[in-house]
Amino acid sequence: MDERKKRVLNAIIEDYIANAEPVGSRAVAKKYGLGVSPATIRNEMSDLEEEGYIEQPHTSAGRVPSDKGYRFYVDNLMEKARPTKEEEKAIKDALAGSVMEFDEFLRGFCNVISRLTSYPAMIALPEQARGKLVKLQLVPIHERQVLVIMLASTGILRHKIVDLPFDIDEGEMTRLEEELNRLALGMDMQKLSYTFLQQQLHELGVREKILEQTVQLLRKLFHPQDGRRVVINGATNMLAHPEFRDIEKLKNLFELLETEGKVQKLLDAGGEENLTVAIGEELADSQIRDCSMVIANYFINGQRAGSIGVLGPTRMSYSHTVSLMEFIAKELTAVLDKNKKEID
Amino acid sequence: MDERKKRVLNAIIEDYIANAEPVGSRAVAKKYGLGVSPATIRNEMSDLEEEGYIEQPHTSAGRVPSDKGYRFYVDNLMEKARPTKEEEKAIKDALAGSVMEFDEFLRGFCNVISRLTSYPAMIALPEQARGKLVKLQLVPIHERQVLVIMLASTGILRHKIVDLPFDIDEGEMTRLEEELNRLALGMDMQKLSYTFLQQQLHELGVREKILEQTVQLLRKLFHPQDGRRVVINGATNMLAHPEFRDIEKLKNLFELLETEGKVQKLLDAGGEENLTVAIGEELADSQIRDCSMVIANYFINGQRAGSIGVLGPTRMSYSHTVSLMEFIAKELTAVLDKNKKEID
DNA sequence: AGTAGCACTCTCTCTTGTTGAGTGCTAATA
DNA sequence: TATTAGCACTCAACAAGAGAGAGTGCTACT
Repeated sequence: MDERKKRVLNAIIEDYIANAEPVGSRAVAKKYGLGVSPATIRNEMSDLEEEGYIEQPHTSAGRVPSDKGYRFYVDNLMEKARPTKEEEKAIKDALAGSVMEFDEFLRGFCNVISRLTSYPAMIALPEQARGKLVKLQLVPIHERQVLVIMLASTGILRHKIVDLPFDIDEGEMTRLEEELNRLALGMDMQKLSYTFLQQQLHELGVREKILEQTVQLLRKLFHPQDGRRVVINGATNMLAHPEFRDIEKLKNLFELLETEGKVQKLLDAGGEENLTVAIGEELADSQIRDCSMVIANYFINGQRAGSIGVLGPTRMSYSHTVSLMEFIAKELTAVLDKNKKEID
Repeated sequence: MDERKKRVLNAIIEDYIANAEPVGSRAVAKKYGLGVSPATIRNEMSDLEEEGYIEQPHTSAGRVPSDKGYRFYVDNLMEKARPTKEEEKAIKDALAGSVMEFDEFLRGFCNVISRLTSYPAMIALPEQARGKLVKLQLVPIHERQVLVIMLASTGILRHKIVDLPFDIDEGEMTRLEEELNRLALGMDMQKLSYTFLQQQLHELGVREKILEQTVQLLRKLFHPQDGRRVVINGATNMLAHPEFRDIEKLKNLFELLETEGKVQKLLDAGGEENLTVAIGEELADSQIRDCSMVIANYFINGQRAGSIGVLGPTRMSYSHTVSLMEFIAKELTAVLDKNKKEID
């Protein structure tokens, strides 16, 4: 694509992002000093339309970028901005507190992201704990209930109340705790599966009763998480955009955001990349139309732990959002690393 | 108000609740077999309007209930329904699991309520823990961090990570735990304030260093909760109602629902009553128009612990909602009591 | 007191006309 | 050959006007 055509496409997209209205040849020629007349622009636009980068809502309207157009813009035209000092400060402040109670922390962080981007933000929590097990403690709560606390070398704390299928007294509980610690301390959290530990216990030939009890406890503990694995914030932001004047569209969108599985799927589109932009049709869900997402992964121990995404209209401010999200994911990853070093 | 007038008012309100359209004299006469002609109904309606129970959007439209009309309906006309077997089952099922991790539990429960009522549901979490302290345990996490776990006689578990302003070794931690337990075990959770405990510590003349440390820990522990004190679910339900076709109204509503303090205030309107209906103007917030709330309190130890509310258009289905909410609050209170007895 | 009849009011919908933004094409120009 | 000016054409958006229909209030009758 020749230089001038690129500039025309760029002008159309940026104008449309700013004003949400079809862009005419006149406006492009006037506002984006290309030094040529509207007629010339019209010819370029005609070509661009033929190639599928822009579309015409109806004959006598201006042009609107297509998904393909946005894709080209994001890949080739968009200038990467940097977050402002204020934005950087807001992000760093949000990360300054304790991130030990990770899920709880991310819930608040999600809010910060949605405010900064002014789009709905969503975070997929890590599927599994990362790092090595540093501490495992059992706190008896009640006859058949025990609070299991696990601290990982990442500095992230997990706890869960486990209903025991057997009575246990304090002495036995201590034994159980010792046994578990001997077994699992220092182990990679991701390998701490039920089946693995069960096998280990057998090999170690632990005393019969404790063995049985431990196995039962572990079975409960590593049962797939029931809690919400994704947090969302700021859906209201979507109301500000004219493309969501339509209640039906809005309803689709909000219903999607309330369906955990679908949000999870959207975020999964981020793959293993640091940062991904999914535009329109590229989104995993056809329930929402005219939307795009910017998805960034965050890492623990160099491994992808979860992802952060913001959803906007396809007409979203890619440049601003991408720069923010890059920074956010980078900072979050950095904080998690720092946390880890402190624990080690 | 004479019998027939009541029946007319009742007919208007129920029809309007069902169809969201102004109700004419003809419709009332036809559908709600009063045995009189539309002309007679018109006279009654004219009176009702004069007395402020109904309004006319414009001259040639039917009538619409006013806030005063709804109020009269809720207080005098509405037939109290009973939840269906299915509804009761759904509620009981939702309450069957563990309610130990109370905040987490309520988050899920809120979802159930919004689904059953098909209105947005909100729950105010207890401001303070209730009942007596049954167990207090300190789990060292990291040099200067400790996980404080408190189990109340209500069966509700609270935990918090506290950043200590001093280093502490394992031995000291155990001492601190013992000291705290000696002091606070069996105490009323509500009296466990920082200042109270500080005083007690002085009187007991606890060893100097432990005293200081304990006080510092307590100060952190009883610092006003920072977490979210209210959970909301099902805002999307509001999109189904024609009164929220208007985006501006919707925006107001959603912004309100995202502002924790305002939601808290709305729920506070429940006072000490078991169940309250707040209609239109009676709501604590003028940001939302044409809305009503049904608010029920739930109790621990016979004391109001928190409240559950659902928000709907003033045109909401009061009868259904009230019966559901009564049942929900009753069942929740019952479960909390049962929980408590098990612990005692 | 209740009812039938009727004129009146007002929204809603459909139609029509007008405006203006924007296009595509053609012919002139650099 | 690339660019531009000019012009006819298209189409959405808006406004004004005409019915239609629902519903009322009033009056006179039962």
